[in-house]
Amino acid sequence: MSSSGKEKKMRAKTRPSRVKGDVTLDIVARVAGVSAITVSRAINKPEKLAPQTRERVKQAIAETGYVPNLLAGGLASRSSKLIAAIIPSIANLVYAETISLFSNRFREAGYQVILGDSGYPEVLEEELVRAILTRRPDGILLTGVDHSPVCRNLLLSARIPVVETWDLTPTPLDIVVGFDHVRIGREVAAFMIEKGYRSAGFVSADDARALTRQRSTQETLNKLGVTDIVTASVPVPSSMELGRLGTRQLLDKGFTGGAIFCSSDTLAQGVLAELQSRNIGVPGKIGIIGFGDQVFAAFTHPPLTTVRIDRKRIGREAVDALLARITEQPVKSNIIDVGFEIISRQTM
Amino acid sequence: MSSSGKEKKMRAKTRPSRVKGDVTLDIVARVAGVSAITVSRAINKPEKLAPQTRERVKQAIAETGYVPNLLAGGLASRSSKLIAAIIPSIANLVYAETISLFSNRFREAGYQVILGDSGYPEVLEEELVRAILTRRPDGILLTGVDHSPVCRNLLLSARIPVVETWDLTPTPLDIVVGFDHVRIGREVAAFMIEKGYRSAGFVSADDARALTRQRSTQETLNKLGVTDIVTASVPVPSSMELGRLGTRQLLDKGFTGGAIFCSSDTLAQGVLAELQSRNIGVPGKIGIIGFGDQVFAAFTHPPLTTVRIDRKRIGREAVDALLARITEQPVKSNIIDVGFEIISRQTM
DNA sequence: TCAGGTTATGTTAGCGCTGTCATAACCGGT
DNA sequence: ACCGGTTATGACAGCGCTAACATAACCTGA
Repeated sequence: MSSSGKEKKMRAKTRPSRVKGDVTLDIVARVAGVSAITVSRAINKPEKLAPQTRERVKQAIAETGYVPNLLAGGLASRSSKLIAAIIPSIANLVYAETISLFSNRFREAGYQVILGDSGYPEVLEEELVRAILTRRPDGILLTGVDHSPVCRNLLLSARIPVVETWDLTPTPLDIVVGFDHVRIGREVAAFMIEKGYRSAGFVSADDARALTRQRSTQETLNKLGVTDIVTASVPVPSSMELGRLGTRQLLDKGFTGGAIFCSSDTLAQGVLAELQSRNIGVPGKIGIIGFGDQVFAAFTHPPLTTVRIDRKRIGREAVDALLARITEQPVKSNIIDVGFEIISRQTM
Repeated sequence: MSSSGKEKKMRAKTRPSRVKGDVTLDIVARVAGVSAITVSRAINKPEKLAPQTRERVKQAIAETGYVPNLLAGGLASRSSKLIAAIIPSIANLVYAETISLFSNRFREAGYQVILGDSGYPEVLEEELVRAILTRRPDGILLTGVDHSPVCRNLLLSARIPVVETWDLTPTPLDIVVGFDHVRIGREVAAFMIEKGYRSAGFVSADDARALTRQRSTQETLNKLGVTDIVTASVPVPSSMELGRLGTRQLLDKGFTGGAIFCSSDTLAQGVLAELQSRNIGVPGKIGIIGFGDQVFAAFTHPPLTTVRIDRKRIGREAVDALLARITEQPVKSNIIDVGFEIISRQTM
């Protein structure tokens, strides 16, 4: 069958709207000989159409090269199919891995992820959140649990599911998926002692969570009688360069031996390079433990001892939780601890 | 002439639409005692309002906690203020750096960037492009210059500015910002010779552009009389692990000395680690040259000789070109070669 | 004084979709 | 024949904005 009832009742008001050659639903509908809503259904709920109709519409879509307009669709349906993710920095692989999984999973579920790169200072976060809410995302992922009051408010009144990640809190905005930085500090301290170190150094990025770990390690160390501690603080974002710089600071401050806890594997890699360039063998007098267990950690020379975080799991759990909220299914728990694990390789 | 819409069926149906507590323009307008369009202007073209009115509206906005809806705004204005960027992988720092600058600049210009991570195979690119066009971006950045015909078509009929990056072509879809992989190959070959190497190895990721560089280096080397060449190919994404693996392949294939050209600095870092773990000094019998001059390249031990690409410039030029197109200003050139530079450090 | 400009603000009509009915066509079972 | 229940499709009224024009208020100079 071909175009049967063509022009039934075209509206007489031909407005000059076809300035842009954009193909719209109406055009596809006309080509397929159905109504606009039927085309809409062919795309969004194909199971509601008769197979025959569905086919006809699909063909019309292909023929016309129709690309749906989700601005319009989102406006009408009050669902943008957009998920926002706010991370401190795109240029930090640690987050990239989580986000990569996060995006892919959401893509499979029919959502797109829009990334916001907040830089580390929280001030920006607020601005970013505001800008992003403008797109009416169906859900949002945040990094960290510290947000300005204005930011919290913004998020709350947006009435969308929120996942906070990379940290834990008893009072999440909605859902939190992370791990316990204080506990990490304690276990790292114990690990250092266990490995026989009696003095310690820290090379930490100026980042709230890194500092929490450092403080906790330090306190535990103190409790265990280790007080010979030297610290170096470097700005974000972490890099090998800053790792080397931090090492020099440590050395300048009189650090001669002990365990160095770095707030990221990248920093640790820099520490390693700096020590090697000074012919200081690792491990030995100096041991290094990184943080993150990034992809390269097992392949440095020597392989890096570090704290493994299951970053993919963070991504996975965040997706699941968000999706559950969006579809109004119950979430098992709104506080998800993905834990951590000290991976003992050769630098400590 | 106007006021033709006579049949205003406006029946006294009080719209129960305020189900969602969303603040809209109208509400702000009412609070400020102005019309909706005035609020719109206060946000988008404040210079068109009397300072006094502007203030009043701003206050009403703050009072009500209004967050504009860009789905609606974009639909009405046919401008989403969205820019799409498609890169092979978020989890690859090489691209992240360009994108980071790209996003930040666009943010300053009032745009948001939506990232698409295509994975390397082109098939996905098409799907991704389609999905992204659905959001009606005002511009799009692509990585590479090879696109399927369908994809090209999609892009072309979207009638939006397109920048292709990381490569050069005489026939860009619209604008291209990149560098010449063939020329890099030639210069790297010359550099190897100049450094005294008479045999070569390649550790290359299975990526079109990397392979182009390798081929060009190889051909040039051949022309210059160097035929003792061994190659190792590794999958994407590059990692230290694959660098080590590639090195082992090279060694297994009988590579005993010469210059190794790696398709990325990350790979080079792996090569370095593998050689160090075998106590093979670098440079010396074996030299290494990487690609990219990533942040860590200057800080490995020993510092890595590599090919520097001005990634930030790619980002900058891409933004400028896109912005020029969007505002319908002339672009200086639609083919922008950002060049490259061999950075001689200590591994070759 | 007034035509003619220049702001500052408002009115109207959509942008391209989808939610929500309404309608139509068909299905048995009685 | 009737009924109620499905299933498939359509009509219509917005979603929350902004472009484009209309209007009002206020200049300016001859």
